[in-house]
Amino acid sequence: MSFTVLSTDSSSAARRGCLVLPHGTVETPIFMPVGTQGTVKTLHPLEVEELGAQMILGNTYHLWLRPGHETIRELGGLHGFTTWQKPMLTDSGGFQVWSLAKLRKITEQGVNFSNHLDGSKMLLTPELSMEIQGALGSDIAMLFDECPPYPCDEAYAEKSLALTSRWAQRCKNWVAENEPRSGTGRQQHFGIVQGSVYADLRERSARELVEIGFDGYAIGGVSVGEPEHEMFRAIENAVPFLPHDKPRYAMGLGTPPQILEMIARGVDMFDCVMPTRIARHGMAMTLDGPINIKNLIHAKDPRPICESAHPHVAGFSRAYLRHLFRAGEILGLRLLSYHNLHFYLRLVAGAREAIEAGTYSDFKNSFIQRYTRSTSS
RNA sequence: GGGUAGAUGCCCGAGUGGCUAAAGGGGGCAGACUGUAAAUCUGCUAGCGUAAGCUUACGUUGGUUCGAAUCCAUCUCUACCCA
Repeated sequence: MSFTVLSTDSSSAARRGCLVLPHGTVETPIFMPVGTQGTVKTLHPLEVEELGAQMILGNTYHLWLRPGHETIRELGGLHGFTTWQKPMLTDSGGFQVWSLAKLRKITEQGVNFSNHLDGSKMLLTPELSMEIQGALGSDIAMLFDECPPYPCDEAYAEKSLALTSRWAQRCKNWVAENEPRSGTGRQQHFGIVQGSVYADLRERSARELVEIGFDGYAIGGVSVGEPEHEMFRAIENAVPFLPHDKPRYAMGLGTPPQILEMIARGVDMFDCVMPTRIARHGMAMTLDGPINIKNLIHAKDPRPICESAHPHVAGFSRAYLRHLFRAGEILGLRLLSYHNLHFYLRLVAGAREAIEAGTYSDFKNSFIQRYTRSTSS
């Protein structure tokens, strides 16, 4: 049993756990920075580690197209290739089926893509996704799913869910035959619950995946443009049907308050491009909510970005950070990426401590109250 | 002294009789971003007004015309060339 629930919160479904993986043990709840192309954009792997990241993501679709999974396999897998030595999770490419929708066609066999780099036609199947992820050697490989769009009618959601379940079984079969490794250990595999906004479909999807049996379960089909209350409902509709002793992963989420809300609903794992993407666009997270560092009001502001900023960033004034962005200097992108990841990772570390201390609800409520009250000035 | 080219909104620059408050950049001011086709994308950027609209605007002054950034004359300035 690689996942252990260490303690649970008395006033919510939040839980504190640890997950043993081939490249190390991670503490949950966990936030995983996204490194789609084998890099957390702008940051050195040692910086990502220094920030306290325990596990990062890579992406099957992108790495398959470039540089190619065989190349990465020859160069020591994703760990050897990138030098990141802690656990790594790879997404299956299922999400790209959704986000590159104009370029693809879904069939029972898999997904026909016209890839976004040179337009050439490619076929990604459940088996191929597993094979690629096996070559990448990630600690956790996600099953190849179909992520339906939002909105999505019930008939389509049902059809899509059924396809995802059939694909899940094919992934499972491939894994049983090929026994992919991560480093010296066994690669883990997580199923992905779909079902859009329909409670009965979420339940069915969860039950079908649990029936097949995986190392952990993700909730997908969220963060695809649905309103926030639908996102929470999707989580609430799936969690009760997932095993207590397996990790639960909400894919692609979320804002800081959303993450705390989902921890309270029993989710253990998160990933989101938000901290790094918006950082490159000039947004910085603060305890009083996000601020746009490019805005005029920071032009002469001598204060640090946030009172909780990492020492490597806290020495810079808001005025200087604004200057870096206006001047198009790379350091600005780096500093805010560093800062926002620090903010997220500290937030989730704080959640872990609060769960252990039995004060999670207070922790969550006071954070959210301040964060959403107003924009820092 | 003579000749040629030119002067457009914060900047660069297109426009050469009505569809022009004036293309396109840049700059500026905001907004968006949730399993990353994203150092990206969107909006606004003469003044007044919620708006219809009104008022100023394409170097100066005057003219032609129903109508001028666009045509004519004048002057001013700039660049280059010839003495």
